[in-house]
Amino acid sequence: MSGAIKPVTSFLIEDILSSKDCKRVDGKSSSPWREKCSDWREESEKLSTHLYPEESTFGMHTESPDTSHPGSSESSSPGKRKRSRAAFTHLQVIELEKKFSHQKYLSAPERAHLASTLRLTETQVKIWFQNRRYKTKRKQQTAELCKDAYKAEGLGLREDLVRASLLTSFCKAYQYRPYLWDYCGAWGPMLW
DNA sequence: CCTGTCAACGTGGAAG
DNA sequence: CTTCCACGTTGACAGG
Repeated sequence: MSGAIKPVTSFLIEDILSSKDCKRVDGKSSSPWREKCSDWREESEKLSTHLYPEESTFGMHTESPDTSHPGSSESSSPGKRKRSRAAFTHLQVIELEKKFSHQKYLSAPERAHLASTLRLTETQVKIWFQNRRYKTKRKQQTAELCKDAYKAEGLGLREDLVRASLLTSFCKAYQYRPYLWDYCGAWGPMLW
């Protein structure tokens, strides 16, 4: 990635804490969850000095242009809250990738351990692995399709027909196009 | 603006 | 019932 990766910020936790329906990822409200939120906020702040002393922005509200996050003005739009998206630090991503490279699935204890060493929540680790698996799968599928395209070309099939059928496949497989360009090579510009 | 990326979220199904 | 998963979508954000 080209942009500077910003760390997970505590406003995220604040956001959850202040949310009226403090929900878990699986949709259930619970007070233990709320308690955990406080723990995570504390941990985030500890981590800021522990792991990333050079990143003075950690745990601060620098990232969000959303000036209406909790603390500043709760009242602005009671119905819809802005969703905040954490950006994991370079180090966190590296460690997650490292783990993923030799383990696609984590057991609960493993997840808990990884989460605590990276100072992330277990949910964040879980979601990261889910997303990562899905991303890998999509990449593979795209790669397959592109391979087929080259094969078809090698067989002397009419280029426009191949392109048309490929386009249909792509459109079926993806409603949007991330990761496509990585693997389409010369076909990319032709297809799109 | 537009587009790509990605964490977070929603849904539905399987397993225990 | 709970937890986890795959899959698809949403929304914040950054860069062109």
